Amino acid sequence: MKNHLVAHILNRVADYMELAGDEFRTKAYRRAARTVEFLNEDIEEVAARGRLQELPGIGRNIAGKIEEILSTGSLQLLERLSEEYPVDLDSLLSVEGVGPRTVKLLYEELGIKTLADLEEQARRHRIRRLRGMGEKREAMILRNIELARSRISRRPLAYVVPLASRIKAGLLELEGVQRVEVAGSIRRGRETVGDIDILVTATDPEAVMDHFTSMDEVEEVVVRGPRKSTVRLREGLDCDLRVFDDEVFGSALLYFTGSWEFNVELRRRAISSSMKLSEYGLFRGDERVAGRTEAGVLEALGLSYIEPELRENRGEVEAAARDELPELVTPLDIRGDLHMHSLFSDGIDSMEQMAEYASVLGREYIAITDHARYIDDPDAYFRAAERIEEIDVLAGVEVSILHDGNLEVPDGALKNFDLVIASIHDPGNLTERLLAAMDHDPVSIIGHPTGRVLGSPEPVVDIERVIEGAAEAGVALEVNSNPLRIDLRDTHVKMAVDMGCKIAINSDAHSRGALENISWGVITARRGWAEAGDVLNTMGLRGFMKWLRR
DNA sequence: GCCGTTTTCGGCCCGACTGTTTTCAGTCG
Repeated sequence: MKNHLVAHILNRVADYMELAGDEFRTKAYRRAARTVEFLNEDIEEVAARGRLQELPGIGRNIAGKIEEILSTGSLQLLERLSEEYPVDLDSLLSVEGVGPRTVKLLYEELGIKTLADLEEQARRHRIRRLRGMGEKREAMILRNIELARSRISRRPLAYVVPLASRIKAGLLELEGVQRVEVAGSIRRGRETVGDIDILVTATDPEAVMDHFTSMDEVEEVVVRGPRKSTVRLREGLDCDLRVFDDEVFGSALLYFTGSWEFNVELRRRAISSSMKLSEYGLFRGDERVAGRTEAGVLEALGLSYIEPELRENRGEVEAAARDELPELVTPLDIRGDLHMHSLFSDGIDSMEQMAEYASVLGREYIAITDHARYIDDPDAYFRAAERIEEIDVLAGVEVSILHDGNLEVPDGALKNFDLVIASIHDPGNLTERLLAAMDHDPVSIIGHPTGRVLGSPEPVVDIERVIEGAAEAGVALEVNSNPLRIDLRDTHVKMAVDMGCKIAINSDAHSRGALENISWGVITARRGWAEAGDVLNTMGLRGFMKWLRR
């Protein structure tokens, strides 16, 4: 599967086009790159069928480029461009305030190719002499080089949400503040977050800005205007705040929730019906036809309401136009939690404590699934599960998949457990091992299927084959809700849903508190277009037991 | 470079803020 390579090369071409100032070719290549990146099939197969030009944003020219990449592994155009501008684009562009036009200027005037070159020339005060530059920009570049070097780019959603909520709560306490909403990728539920976007309506914007720029959490004020400010937080990420009037809050929220590509698509739609969409509303001529609510704006564009988690321009706008959006699974649909650990293995709470808190969270039943190798006295394990009264408890097990595709415990012994989750806990040959595990009769769920951990290199798995195999074997794939796993991820959930493969949204909790993590899995499933019917643990216990025994 | 029931040519999302300008380009979201 070369989709990633193709997308990477097309994106790189776009970088150079942007540097050269060719705004529209830049857009064309970016769009094509995106199409390939999010394509739910192998680009090589599409090419083999001669169907490249049917993909959105790919015409005769780029189709040819893609074929060249597929057959040679590289692209002559890109080699030419990178010889023309032999600069370390990634590093230079990562400096806040330095864009492609500045990179071009820096290279042509001062021969700057790397971050180190940039730093040296800035220290020698050569930057300030360039056209359009000055002392302030030079100083800013110097400051932001440091930042670019130390910058952790994106953080797990679960780490950022509490911080955003704290800021929101502080704003809500201010007098004259009417509404506060966290927008951006947090509201869309993306697995990682780059910055925090907050929208406010208030009678006194100035007072809001005063508070915002002087909060305890603020390290530095980056930008401060009357209606828009940006601060750098002590935690190392930026937070944007915008103030709007109440009557345009819907269009503003829509706009600042994004994604960028989603917004472009909406504006395109507005234009095609002779309207104009901005954060200040949907206009026909000078008349504002909508803006107070998101639903109102979408309706005026001929679209049904699109949940924030879906707003990625991956087909949801077209589906909304046809009124064919899925009815997404919600946290309230979750009735059981099928993957958690207790003191019997590496959990830190007892079965009773886990059960008790699960019950507090409203679960109707749970499966305790301690690691097989820890359970040396199965009878004691079963008895402990049976003793619990306040909630139905299944005595399950999580069993590791070995390198030869066998399980660490013989099938015969697994048959005694109510539920068997098979998972991989060490690298190597993942696809074949997963497919082999599904053939073992007692296995009902594959746990954290790709084994990825956010921030570490992505393991190599042929996810399409895995999902296909699971659908065929009648085995469910887990959406592991551990905020550092989120595995399956959103696009994989979509693939599973499309292929009729059941998913199970589980906490994989190793402590009581971690049972709450299931909400991150629900968000991920929603981003994957999952309805309640696609999710195993939205069934009641009797329905679930029936599914197990089928 | 792509795309089309308003176009096969002429469009391509739009606004806030900053710094360096003396009317605007660049960057960001």
